[in-house]
Amino acid sequence: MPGGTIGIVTDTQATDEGVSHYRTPYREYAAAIFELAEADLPVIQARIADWLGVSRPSVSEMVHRMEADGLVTIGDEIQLTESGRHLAEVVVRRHRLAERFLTEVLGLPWVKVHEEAEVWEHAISDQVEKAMWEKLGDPKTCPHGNPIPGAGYKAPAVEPLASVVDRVALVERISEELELDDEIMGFLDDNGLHPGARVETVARTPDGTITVRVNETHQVGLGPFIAERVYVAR
Amino acid sequence: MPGGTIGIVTDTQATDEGVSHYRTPYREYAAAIFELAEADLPVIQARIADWLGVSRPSVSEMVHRMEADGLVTIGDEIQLTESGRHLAEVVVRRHRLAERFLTEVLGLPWVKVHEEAEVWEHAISDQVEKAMWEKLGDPKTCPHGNPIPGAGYKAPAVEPLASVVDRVALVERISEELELDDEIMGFLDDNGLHPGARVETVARTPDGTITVRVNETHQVGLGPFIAERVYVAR
DNA sequence: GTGAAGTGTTAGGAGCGCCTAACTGGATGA
DNA sequence: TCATCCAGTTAGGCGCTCCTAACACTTCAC
Repeated sequence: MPGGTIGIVTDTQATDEGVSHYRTPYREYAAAIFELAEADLPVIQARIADWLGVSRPSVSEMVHRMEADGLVTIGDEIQLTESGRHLAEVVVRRHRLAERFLTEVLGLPWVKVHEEAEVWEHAISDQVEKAMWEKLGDPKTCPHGNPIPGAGYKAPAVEPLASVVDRVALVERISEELELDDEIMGFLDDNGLHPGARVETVARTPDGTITVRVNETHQVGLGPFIAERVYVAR
Repeated sequence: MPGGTIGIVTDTQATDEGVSHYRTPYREYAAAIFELAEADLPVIQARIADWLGVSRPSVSEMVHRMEADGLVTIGDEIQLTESGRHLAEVVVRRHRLAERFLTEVLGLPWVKVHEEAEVWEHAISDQVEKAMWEKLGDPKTCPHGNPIPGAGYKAPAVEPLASVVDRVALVERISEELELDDEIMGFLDDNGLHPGARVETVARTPDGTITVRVNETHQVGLGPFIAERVYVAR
């Protein structure tokens, strides 16, 4: 009597913004496309497959279904339509809002919240989003420094730490691509490399490894993979 | 790269207590069986089907799969095994904890949180559960008065409001079966019928309808369906 | 005792999201 | 030029959860 339909997926997301009827995988794909574009990576099927960890045929099938449903257009690159973009922004907004909520209200470490937010982004309803928004007092970015869509935050121009030369710079954001790697995030945390940290490059080797001085306290080496994915204000 | 497998269902629940590998439907069925028993209803397939809003063949198939996986035994009644009970308690605990969190921390109305919690119960991880527990300061019941499994709350003996005669009684809890009905919950809220309210039966008709005086302020009639599902301390 | 109601099962099937294997076709580079 | 690599597609298939239709069995009421 209390239940209603179980529904493998539909029940998994709460009602919201005329967006509730989209199944979880659609939401994940939309968010992936949004984030690839945001990260300035080519928005092609192969990249989506990598990003989501699924096979290329799965992506092919899914983006064609999404095209039929008016969420994307398929050309040289995959592009979100207006409704696709709306869906993606809802999902990404709730993801980043959840991250902030989890750190600020529930006290979870900022390096761990990404994984939790992967689930929360689908569990948050309109009502809950509104309540979180109020509780947090209009947050502008997630704990990794990525702007919350719809918060009206104008992110400063940034460049990867890898290309900074001879100046002190402020860490603006940590790329989404690093967030899921516990070891990397632990390393960044241990070394004070979070948004707001002051960094200065003090050395670089030919293979792209750099040594940075953090918060005027200590020096640490960063490989190119990380150095390319930590952004500082230009 | 950041994603990992999407997974229709598995990703939908966070890692936790050696229980994360159970799919959402298993969790729903386990919780349903737990709640039926708690509500003193016969734990048979037909009741599970009603409770969850699915067909009887679906229930038959599923409980046999759960039996094969060691979660239940099938006899005259369906019974949870030890691991089935553990799973059910985790889910129900998180559901009720979420309800309390949603009302106390996020300020949602108590009559609305049940539906949200249906989703949250699958989104809450070990870590988050622990954090909520601390934030709430060891809550004992959900906002509807149902005990949170594992909180060590010894619920007082109760009886349905329907059978109270000639005395003032304190509302202890609102049955799960009423929680999903917005109209009924709105009605209860409007009339001050929440846990802790003082009620006295002032009249009853042969068809089971009763009239109660609430908090010494006003009188209101309750049909048998509701009167049987609002419990007061005996 | 017989019909009605309720319970559980079997059979067959649908939708969804995923997979591998095998292909086509374009771009790159020796 | 030809091989190699990468991207995308097609074909076929799997697992999960749900469904309806039909049937068997029990219980209950009259």
